Amino acid sequence: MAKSVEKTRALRKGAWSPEEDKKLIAYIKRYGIWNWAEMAKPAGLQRSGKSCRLRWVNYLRPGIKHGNFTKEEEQTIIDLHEKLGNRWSTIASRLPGRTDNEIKNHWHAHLRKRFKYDLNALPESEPLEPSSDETNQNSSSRIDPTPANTSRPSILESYSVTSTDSLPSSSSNPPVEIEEKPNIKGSIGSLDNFKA
DNA sequence: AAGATAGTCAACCGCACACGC
DNA sequence: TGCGTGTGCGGTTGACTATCT
Repeated sequence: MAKSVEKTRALRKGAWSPEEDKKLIAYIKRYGIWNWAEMAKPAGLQRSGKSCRLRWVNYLRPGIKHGNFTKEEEQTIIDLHEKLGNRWSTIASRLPGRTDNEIKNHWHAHLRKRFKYDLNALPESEPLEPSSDETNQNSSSRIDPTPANTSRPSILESYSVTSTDSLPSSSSNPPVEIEEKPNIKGSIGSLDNFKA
């Protein structure tokens, strides 16, 4: 379905413009999140649903922190990575305001090096615990029946559905008025704390 | 000052899971 | 129960910036 929708349009790729951000924010604030694949069009965006979702989750969502990680956050990441491996979304759920993508990037850019360095400093009897990093990577993370994996907490769970939300002065009405959908997989949001 | 290299981060891709029919 | 579709996750890529030579 959505696939056909996306296929029939020439979809934009690459970096998001401020205008696109505004459109997505305005649309979600007004109508909530009901179907990523279908939302892009009425929102006036020539983007795939995935792209919209990613942009929202990683950048536009209220409460996202950007910028430097604190020592505490870094320590939390290191600790959790030691325990959980590359379960970035699970790690992110323990760090309010941080996204899995940001944590993943930070790990690869900063912490992994440091971590490796530290481990190299350990005596040889100390195993590197590759299971959490390398060996789990491809094979097990999705099959792993640990609670951390089975729960799959939704990032958007914290939002409640109030599609009656409206923009104070919505300058970008969608071309199609969407009728309220019953909650889709618990996503959507009142966006009460939304400050755009 | 200019080019080369390294580092960072936003975004894309492919896959697997959850869910509805 | 099986299938189709939407969503979410982790890995990877590519553009941009900073630093070095």
